[in-house]
Amino acid sequence: MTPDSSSRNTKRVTITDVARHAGVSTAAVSKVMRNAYGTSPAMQERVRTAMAELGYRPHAAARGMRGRTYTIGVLLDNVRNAFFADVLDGIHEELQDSEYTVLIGAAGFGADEQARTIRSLVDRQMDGLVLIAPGTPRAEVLATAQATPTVVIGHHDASDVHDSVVDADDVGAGLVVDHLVALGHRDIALVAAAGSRTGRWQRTPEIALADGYLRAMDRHGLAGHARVHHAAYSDDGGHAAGLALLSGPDRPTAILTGADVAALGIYRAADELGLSIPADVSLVGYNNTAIASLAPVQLTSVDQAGHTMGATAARMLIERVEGRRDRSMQTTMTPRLVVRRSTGAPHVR
Amino acid sequence: MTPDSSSRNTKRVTITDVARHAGVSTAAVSKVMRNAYGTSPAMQERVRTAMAELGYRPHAAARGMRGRTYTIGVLLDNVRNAFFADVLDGIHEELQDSEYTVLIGAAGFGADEQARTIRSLVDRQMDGLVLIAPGTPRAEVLATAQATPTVVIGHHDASDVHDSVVDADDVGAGLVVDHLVALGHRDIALVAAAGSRTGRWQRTPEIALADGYLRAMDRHGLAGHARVHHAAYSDDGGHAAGLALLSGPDRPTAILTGADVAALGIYRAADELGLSIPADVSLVGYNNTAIASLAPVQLTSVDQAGHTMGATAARMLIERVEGRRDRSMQTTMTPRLVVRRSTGAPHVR
DNA sequence: CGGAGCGTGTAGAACGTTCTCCATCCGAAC
DNA sequence: GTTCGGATGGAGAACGTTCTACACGCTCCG
Repeated sequence: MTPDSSSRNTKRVTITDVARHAGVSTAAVSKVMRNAYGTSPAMQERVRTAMAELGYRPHAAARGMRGRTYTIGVLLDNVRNAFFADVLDGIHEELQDSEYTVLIGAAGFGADEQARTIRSLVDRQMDGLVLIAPGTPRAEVLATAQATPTVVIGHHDASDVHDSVVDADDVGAGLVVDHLVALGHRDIALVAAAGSRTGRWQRTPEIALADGYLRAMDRHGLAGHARVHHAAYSDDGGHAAGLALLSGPDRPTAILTGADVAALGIYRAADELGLSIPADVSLVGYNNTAIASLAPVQLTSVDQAGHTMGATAARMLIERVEGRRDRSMQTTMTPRLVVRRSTGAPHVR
Repeated sequence: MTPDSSSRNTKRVTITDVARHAGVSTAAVSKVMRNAYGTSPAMQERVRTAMAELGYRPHAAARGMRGRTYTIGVLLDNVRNAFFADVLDGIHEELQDSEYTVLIGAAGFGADEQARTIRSLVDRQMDGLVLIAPGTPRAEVLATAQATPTVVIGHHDASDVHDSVVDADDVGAGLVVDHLVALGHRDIALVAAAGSRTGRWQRTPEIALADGYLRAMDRHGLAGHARVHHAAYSDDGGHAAGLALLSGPDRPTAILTGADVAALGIYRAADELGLSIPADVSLVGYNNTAIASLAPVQLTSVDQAGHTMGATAARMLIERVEGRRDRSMQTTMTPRLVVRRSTGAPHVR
């Protein structure tokens, strides 16, 4: 009797209502919406005003049953990595004036969790997917891409079934090593993600990075000084790596990391050990996120143009979704070194 | 003729396939899935194995046409605010083992954009919505909540149509003022968001914060020293506010802000003006995000328990979605002050 | 022995779109 | 004045679920 929660029954305006109001068939309304062939300007006009007058909004689920949902799904592992925010901004900007909506699935670092999230996105009939450095096995991503247009950001492994947008991580690592060597460093360590070999990805960002690092060290005749330490790209991951590297007897004079977040964890570790940056240790991040430029931080980092990567990925994806391109493509961005106050000449011991 | 993109036709396993495989009707399968009344254990068993054998996954769009989509939509203005990440973590954790999926709509700061995003979420048949400090007019939120279960985080305005989770921002402001006064400060400024009065929200977080600040200043007999400066909760917003406040002749000895992000902007401004923190100016953030505790930052901040807020919101929302509660409720969390190195006794000039 | 009542399962109509035909109209060409 | 063909609009069948209504068989009770 009371007007309780059963009052959640505000009937939606449907295509049928619009059709009736405009005095045409539902098929006609549908055609106008999708601006398909076979509609006169006069009818379009009538239908459009009817839609406006009734405040019609298409029902995405119903659309999903037959056609598109006009929704793009983005998978990322964690929201805290500011680099992803840059990528997202790029995606949003590109899709701003289109009729597509972006929905984000934040999955965490676990491969299972990520796989579940990808499946969720597919089940919800996303028209296209952007996967940012997915941790799921490659086979699974390929299977998904088979059914839904997909752009993979980060992994260098190309495929004829999905598009890719990557940063030339190996080049980036080279830039950093060159910079540090020029400052006089020889003992340069790399802290990078472990990179799940199990997933059968041959060239994840961290593998490319390590590769570039090792090649650069070699080029400078410092192959003997090279060492790679694995850590998760998070504050805690960096902290643990920092403690391990900096508390040993042969501590490096410079550390290069694969992510700014991790660099900040190392910063914290250094602080706890009474070491100051860059006096005792030089530190270089990757991604050039907003935190890197923050006043108290001033982290030397490698800029990856996350914004552009996101925008590019979105553009590529829409081309595929709308069937304007039928073969896969890869885009590689060139990184740039941004020198700030966290690097300097090594202390003479 | 070539196996091109038309090979995107991997037929989905549908409920009909499962039904046939198990030798029952589709209605039966549907019942088992929703574990509705009227299914024998024997049949459940058969259906479940059939689903497993065929690798069946329900089609969310189809579900959305009649029943639920098992999807929760979260609206936030920007991904960069680490406080939101905490909230998201809480939501995720709470929903971890349920069959609900969380999808995030990142809308930006504009009211229009946010309204559009909310509509997108509704059109995609989300079962429930979590709106984090929405900038859309209150009326619009109420209308949405009328049709879809909704939890609003942040705004103190209660409503009988949606649930709320808030932080006692006024209390938090009081804690900070008390702390600063105890250190010897008298000239304490507040930097907070403008708070769109147009939206008809009576008590946004920033209004509550300003309120608590003014009352606390008054309590200490410092009403004459109180001043509120408006700024967007972003790095740039804080930077601008910082420059304005700190370059004037009567610069405050302490600044309290409504968000850590903004505090970091002020930090940058101070740095540019050659002022050091806390020697020249004490600085206090709000949210106690991960950045606040970062080694080079060490920002005194107010902890808002974002994680708990998120988890609580999710729990409340699911109760509503599943119809286990039919009246609205509000939850208020008590903030806690976390003192770090960005506050100290004022310099005697 | 004739229901009533319960437990179990099914038929089939929604739900709001898209999209493939098909019907009609109109003008031009023969 | 017939035929052809293009342009325009509509009928109606999908799409994969949910859920109401009902059918069937059993047991229990009077």
